[in-house]
Amino acid sequence: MAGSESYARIYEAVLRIPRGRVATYGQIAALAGLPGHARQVGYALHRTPDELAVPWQRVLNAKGEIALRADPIAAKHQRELLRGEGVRFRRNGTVELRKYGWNVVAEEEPDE
DNA sequence: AAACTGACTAATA
DNA sequence: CTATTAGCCAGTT
Repeated sequence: MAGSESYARIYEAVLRIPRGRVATYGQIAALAGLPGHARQVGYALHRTPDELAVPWQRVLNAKGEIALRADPIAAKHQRELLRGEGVRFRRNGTVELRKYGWNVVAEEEPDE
């Protein structure tokens, strides 16, 4: 498989997400240096190698819900993982991005 | 090589 | 809140 640099950037961005926090695809895309390529982020995560141990579960869509469509099992697993990290889900299966959304500016070091 | 598909987002109504 | 439209790009067929 081709070693796309974009993929590596996406993985790094996801790895930057602090525990107990969630990020949207658009955020990851922008953080990875690919603004507007949210779709590609999802594709990259789908192809994420297990060796990298990327916390893809912390990546949600803009609505704050599990993005997975054709994989309800994995989605359930993801929900459990997030719950274990302290993320509370609403009854409709969405997360309050207003509260759990990863504020990059606040968490990141002032340097760089 | 053209068309189709997909872990998406944002704007508008 | 939902529905619709348009944009985006890599992987499959």
